[in-house]
Amino acid sequence: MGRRNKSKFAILGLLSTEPMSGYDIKRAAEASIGYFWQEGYSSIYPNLKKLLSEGLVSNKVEAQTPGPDRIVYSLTEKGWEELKAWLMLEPEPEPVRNELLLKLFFGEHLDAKHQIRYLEKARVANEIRLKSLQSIVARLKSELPDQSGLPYWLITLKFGIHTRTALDAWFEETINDLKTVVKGSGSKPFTKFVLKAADGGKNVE
Amino acid sequence: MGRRNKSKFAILGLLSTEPMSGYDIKRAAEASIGYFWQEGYSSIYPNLKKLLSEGLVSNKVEAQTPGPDRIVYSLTEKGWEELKAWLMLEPEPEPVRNELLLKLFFGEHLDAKHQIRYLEKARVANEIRLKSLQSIVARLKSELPDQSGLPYWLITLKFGIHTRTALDAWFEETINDLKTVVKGSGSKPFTKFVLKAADGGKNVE
DNA sequence: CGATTTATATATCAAGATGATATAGGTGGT
DNA sequence: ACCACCTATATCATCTTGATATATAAATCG
Repeated sequence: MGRRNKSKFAILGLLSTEPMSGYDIKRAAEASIGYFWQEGYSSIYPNLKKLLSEGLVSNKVEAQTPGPDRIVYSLTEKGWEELKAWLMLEPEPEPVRNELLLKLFFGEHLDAKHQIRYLEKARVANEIRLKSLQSIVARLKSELPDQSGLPYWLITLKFGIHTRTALDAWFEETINDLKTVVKGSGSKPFTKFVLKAADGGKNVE
Repeated sequence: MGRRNKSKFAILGLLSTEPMSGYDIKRAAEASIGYFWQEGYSSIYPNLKKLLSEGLVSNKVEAQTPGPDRIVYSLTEKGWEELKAWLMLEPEPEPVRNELLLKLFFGEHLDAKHQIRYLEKARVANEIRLKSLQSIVARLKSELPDQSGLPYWLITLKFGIHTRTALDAWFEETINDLKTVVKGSGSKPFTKFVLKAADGGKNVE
């Protein structure tokens, strides 16, 4: 089997804040959980139908005076139960894939110019995100000081601020390192080194 | 279309270090790039066949005196070119999905006991990884000081050390926060707040 | 006023990624 | 003989996702 459908619960979670259409869900996801969770239309619309058939959401068509019809979904009682039950399940660590690191790992076959360009571009994107997170924290605290969800929103925002600040330091350090790389003459692969390590090839989880 | 096949290049990269079987590739991936890139058998074996049909790798069967036959794959000249061409393509930012953060974001519907348990478990795993990275750095520097790949291996290891150190601070801060959460009385959703922001709903980046 | 662009809104597809599972030979212990 | 474990290859069903299609209506522009 594949893995369990987590998009389903992200959508349930977003609908728990207020009734929304698929289009709304996409925009709300980008604006709220977008820093650590992405959902596209291709997962939202099929999942809304699935959730409907499972009785976890209900829908009704809203005709708009300006613009096309909207199909607005709301959590049912059963949907709330499902959401709360999911919250009580131990979260699994998500697999990470970082193409930048993969390219740097095989960096002996790529010139420093390319490497530094990749890093500088990623660094700028990281700084923009970091500033955005910081400004959202400031605005939340001043504009929505008394909302029951605030402590939890701040926790996830701080996660981004902590890790992205550390990332920025790594970018600076790494760019400097790459400007003065002196290559060794050996050609032993890293893989063999680690596999033959003291733990007998087994790595710590 | 889906996205371009990146497993293919991870496998090419690993094979560039030395000829390996599918089983070797899995173990080598875990031991070397496993901290930022995962490959399972379900992607390795089909991709090896694909790479073979594309002429990017060659293979030969090795009978083992103890144990079953091995199919050992090597990079061809064409495979080397493909790998180097890929290294020169700008890496795309990978989408991040963090189930722990998703559950904390909707944390007002979950008791603090569960939340703290999740965080403490994740923190322990993070600390183990961090220590493992630090010891690998130390061992690499002392045991393989003159390898041409060393600067690049260290770069990726330092990435993990930087971000996981920051993560550890966030865990401590967050666990302390959750022990003294005072919930507000309001119930405005975060989503609406951000969507109505000055940038008109568009987020940076 | 007609043309193009932009925003709203729903939907589907092909390709890629992945946890689970199947199969099988060999080794070592009890 | 049986069980547990390691090596080794392979496939499936499900989930995930970038790209694309379709349609309405508002906004921009020459």
